[in-house]
Amino acid sequence: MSSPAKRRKKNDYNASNRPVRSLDSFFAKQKDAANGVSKSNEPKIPQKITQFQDKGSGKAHEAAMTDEELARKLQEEWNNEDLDADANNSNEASDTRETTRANGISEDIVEPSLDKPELLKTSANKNLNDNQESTPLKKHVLSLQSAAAEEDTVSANLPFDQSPLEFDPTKSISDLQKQWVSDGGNATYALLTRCFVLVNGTQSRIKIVDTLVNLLRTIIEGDPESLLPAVWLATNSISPPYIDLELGLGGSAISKALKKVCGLDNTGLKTLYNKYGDPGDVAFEAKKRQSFTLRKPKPLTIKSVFDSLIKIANSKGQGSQEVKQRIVERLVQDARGAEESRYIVRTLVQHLRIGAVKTTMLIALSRAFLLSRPSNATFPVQSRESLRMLRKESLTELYSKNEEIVKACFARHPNYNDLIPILLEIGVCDELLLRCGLSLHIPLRPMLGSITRDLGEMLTKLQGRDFSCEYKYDGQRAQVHCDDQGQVTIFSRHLELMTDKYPDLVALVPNIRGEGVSSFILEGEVVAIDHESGDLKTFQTLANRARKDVVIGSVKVNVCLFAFDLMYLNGEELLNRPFRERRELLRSLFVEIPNHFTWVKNLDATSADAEAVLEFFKSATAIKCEGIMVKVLDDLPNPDLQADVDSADNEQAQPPPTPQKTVKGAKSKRKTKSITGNTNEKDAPATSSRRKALLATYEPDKRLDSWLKVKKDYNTSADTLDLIPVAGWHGQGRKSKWWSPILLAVRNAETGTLEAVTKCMSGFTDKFYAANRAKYDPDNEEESNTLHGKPGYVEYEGGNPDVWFEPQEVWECAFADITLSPTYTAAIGLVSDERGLSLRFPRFLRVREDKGIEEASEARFLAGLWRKQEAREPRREKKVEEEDAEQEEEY
DNA sequence: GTCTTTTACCCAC
DNA sequence: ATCAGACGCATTCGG
DNA sequence: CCGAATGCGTCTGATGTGGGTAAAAGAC
Repeated sequence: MSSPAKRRKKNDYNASNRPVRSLDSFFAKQKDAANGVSKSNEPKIPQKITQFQDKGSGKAHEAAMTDEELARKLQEEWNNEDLDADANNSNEASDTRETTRANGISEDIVEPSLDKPELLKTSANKNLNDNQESTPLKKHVLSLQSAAAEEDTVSANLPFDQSPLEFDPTKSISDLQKQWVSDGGNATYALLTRCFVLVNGTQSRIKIVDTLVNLLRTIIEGDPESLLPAVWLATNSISPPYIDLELGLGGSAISKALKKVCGLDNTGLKTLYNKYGDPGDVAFEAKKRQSFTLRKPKPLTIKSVFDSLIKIANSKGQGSQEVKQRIVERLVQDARGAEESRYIVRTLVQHLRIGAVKTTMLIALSRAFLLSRPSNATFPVQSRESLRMLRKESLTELYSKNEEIVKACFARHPNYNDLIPILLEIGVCDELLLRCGLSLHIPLRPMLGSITRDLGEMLTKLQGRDFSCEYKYDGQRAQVHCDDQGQVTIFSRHLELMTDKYPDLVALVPNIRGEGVSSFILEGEVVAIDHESGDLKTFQTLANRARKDVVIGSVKVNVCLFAFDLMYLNGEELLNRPFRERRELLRSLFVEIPNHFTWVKNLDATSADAEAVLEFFKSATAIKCEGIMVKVLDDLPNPDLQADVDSADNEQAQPPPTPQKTVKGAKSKRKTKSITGNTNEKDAPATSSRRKALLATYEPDKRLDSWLKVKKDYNTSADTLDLIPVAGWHGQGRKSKWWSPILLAVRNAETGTLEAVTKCMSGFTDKFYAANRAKYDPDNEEESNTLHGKPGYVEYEGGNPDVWFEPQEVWECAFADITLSPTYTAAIGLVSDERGLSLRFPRFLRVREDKGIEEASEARFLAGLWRKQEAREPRREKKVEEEDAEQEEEY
């Protein structure tokens, strides 16, 4: 065994901005089974008896338990029940609980419009009555059987997965409440589930929003206290990222729970997971096949599920895994019906996959509060009818105004804990921005730059405006808050709290305040640096810093903060000031501390300065920056006046001054076409006349063309590698029908082997995936192009791919950097004896039809690229050392 | 029991 | 970080 | 003049690399 395979993932943000975690560990135990190591009598008897209608997937032996075993099992279960009751601080007696809950069940699950609610209800009640007098064990058995019977009936007659009820828009909210909020007054998890099902079943964004609005309205009017947990659950986040509340739960806990609760064995689990690529779907299938269960499910409410998550997040220390496991299993058991199981599991892995996350939720919130308010609130709401009366334009305008308010609040104060209570109190109004806006020590969501292929595209996007170019250092983005007391808080790009990671910066930051500066929020890039020489270090070096319990004395990787923006100063928001002004304040009121704090290197230019910009870009890459950021400096003086002037000139700034595009209804028929004929540039279409004006303001949480990210590897002229696909894995989620990711290798001419260099999942079209899956098809007897097991000539120890390809084609791939790898062996021995090389940000470009595998890139070539990359002198970025013959950028 | 190794999570890009 | 797909909207095109 | 086609912006989801860290599992 050599290098342990590492796994992780990250995604850009979802609602919480918390990237989605990898589920590779879903199969942690799989390997054991495959190797025959499985501790065969470990999982065994699930806590409930299961039967599978499907042959193959289930385990017959479990259904064949003897009565004795069953009794023992049940006793065990019974004991567990007590334990759990204690653990839950529940003082209800179990049987009482079950009684009340049972009523809840039929209420929740039965829809008025469905056929046999009454019948079900009575049958449930009858069973409960039967339970009344019995010995504990017997009573338990009976109750279990009753639950089983009920579940059986339910899944036979009222499956969640078939024709879930619509949120009928003609129904009043109070009708919906009756349907969805149980007698106890708490919104049920079934309500959420139903909403997820509806949302998941549509591709229409409009319908998704409508469904969410109905959900939110129901909760707002029926059970406002559940609104916050509901929003948390629906957006996969139990807290804002900067509050340390992690589930610490991944695929492995889920797969264990599924095995135990649903009686799946490794094979069944693996089969299902390979097929669906989503643990929730596995749970769904497993539950669907289960004809009955012994354990009485305890109906889930939004709050109870949320409380369970909190409990999971809060359990730490030795034995915590087991505690978490128990809660997870309990939740999975308590899920009634297949759909609820699916979404409970997806909730647990914090990956709902319903096509609605942050933005959609914010939109839905803004609309829900237009129509609904909690009973104790007094803000005005409108009726559906009054909205229907509105002209289309006015409605759009009303919607978009409210959306903008809510989005703006969340961008400045991304914390549902604060936003939701205020919304419940005052609804969506201008005051919301005051009550829930930018504050010190609360991060705002960063403004982002849109990626830009090359300088030509850059100039086009800039529409002729004056701009500033800045080095894009390869480090970590940091948002630094400092109050007048000198207390400092540092946030990462994804708003994680980084204060503890950078005690050196915390000590430094109060000292960068110049005359008259007390409190501020600024943004910059933290880069590893040699404090003596000022040489910039690589990103990999920075990543080596410890993260927790860092004390200043023990810091081994020194850093420098390169500031580039200022959003808040002495109690005043600067977001609406143009960039030139913010930058001026940043540069004049703060003091440089060489090699500790400074500003990003910059060059101001106009579209006439293409050459200087190119030089600047080159100088940036020469000191190992990723490229440059380009930012619009000024707002348009008076956008309205410009309107008529420049539609003739594509390069010119554009008219629409109003951020709300909706206002355009009036006369904006404008001179759409005009003289576009004169344009010879392909990328300046006639449509440019309706482009939005570039903003020089700081627009939190937006990715606009007023900030452009130009990186060296975006360009087609960057180095690429011609790699050979050698293996693949079953994809997850929407890619579950294909191989993804795919393992790529370089050729080693000396040894004749293929050395794995990276996995790749980006850059493939769905069409390509489909063709690829058909080409490498292990089930195709005649022409499968796959191998049984790893061929000896492939070097890869990082895991067990689901399929090995017969090497036969060459793919051209792009990447940002070459990294020294702990897992991959490509070019090992050529640059390092212990480590091979791999790629940062690999992506597929195209098939090299013209190349055979014997023409694929060689390990030696890769090593050569690595040396070239390392050869770029890390130079001081100011006070250039004199030896620079190579380039000369700014003065 | 204590120390070391491995795993599975978290986070940066 | 990366990229592709899907939707919605506005404008343009085809008949 | 209206429906279909097209272009653009926005949102969503699937998963790449390296490395740190807490807790579990293994070694003695």
